[in-house]
Amino acid sequence: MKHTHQRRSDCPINFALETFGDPWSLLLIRDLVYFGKKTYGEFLASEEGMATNILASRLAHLEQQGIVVKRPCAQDKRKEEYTLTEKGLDLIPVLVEMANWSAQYDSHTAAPAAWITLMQADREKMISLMRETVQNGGSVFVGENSLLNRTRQMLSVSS
Amino acid sequence: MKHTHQRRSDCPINFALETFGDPWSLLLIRDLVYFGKKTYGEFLASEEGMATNILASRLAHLEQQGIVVKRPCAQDKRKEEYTLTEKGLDLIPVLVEMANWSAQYDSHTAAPAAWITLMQADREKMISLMRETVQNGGSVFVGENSLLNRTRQMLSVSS
DNA sequence: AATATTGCTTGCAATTTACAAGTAAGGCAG
DNA sequence: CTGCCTTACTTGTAAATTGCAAGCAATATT
Repeated sequence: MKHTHQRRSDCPINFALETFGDPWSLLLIRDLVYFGKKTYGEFLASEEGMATNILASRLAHLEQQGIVVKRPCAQDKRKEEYTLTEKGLDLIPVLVEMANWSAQYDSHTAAPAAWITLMQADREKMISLMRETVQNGGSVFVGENSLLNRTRQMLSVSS
Repeated sequence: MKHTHQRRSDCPINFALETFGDPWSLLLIRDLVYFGKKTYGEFLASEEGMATNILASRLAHLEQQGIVVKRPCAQDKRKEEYTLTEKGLDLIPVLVEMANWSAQYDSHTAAPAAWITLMQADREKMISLMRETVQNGGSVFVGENSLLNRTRQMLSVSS
């Protein structure tokens, strides 16, 4: 954990890559946004199976960059809860564009068709709903009050 | 150059990361879009200074993924020209969101203020202009007919 | 009081990267 | 047409990073 590594350039693309551009960080942010994961153990259990030491170093890096904050969990003091800061929430549009691209080009994509439809219908609206949802402790796909469930209801009510 | 590497998951974020999520690929796409670079030597000369063997392996990977195509240069047959496919051009929105985020959070960002202003004014319009420009062999920042120059003219004429 | 869970750290082998030095094919100047 | 330069790579090797397995301290559970 040293990283006395001078930045390669001041290019904004390079800045983004140096901040969250390793092969794992965005998966953690995905877990936070789409799946409502918050603890070390939950991240570790993701289907991509990242190694525990890598997970620890990435979480530390993201925390140091001000993208996530770590807080001891109130209910169970063994646990730490990680949540996105404003700076982290502002990465949602990046995730969304990557997901859009993959949904278009990966024939085996796991992105739910209903969700893709919603995103195509009103990108701006959905991004602000995503942000609001995650900020309030919810997630896009997981849980009773997931954004996907709530927007599905909105659609069926309004139709 | 083996890569008999099974994919980690069908998650669209993971698909994107496995396709262009290494620390260098997006810098090459940036070079193609913003700086109009097309040859091996031009990529190699980028200020981030990537190693020649890494450059070769990334270009091969991007070509294999159908994001760039390689063609012998007509004027000088020693040269190869790399250009973006449709699939590659569709990554422009990803670049744009990353650049927006960095412009907001990196106090030393090299992103031109005029460009940031244009992007904030009309994201959709600018993305389609970027795409069109690159498809016609131009670039966003470099050259007489760079998109930045042309849009500046549009602004000054219309004001 | 004993056992399980949680969030890590440590050690080491395997992979990947960075740096330096080639090499082959196409231009180009005399 | 001959020697030299440029261009796009490849190859070898040392250094850094990653992946895997095991261990550990603090809290929770029984």
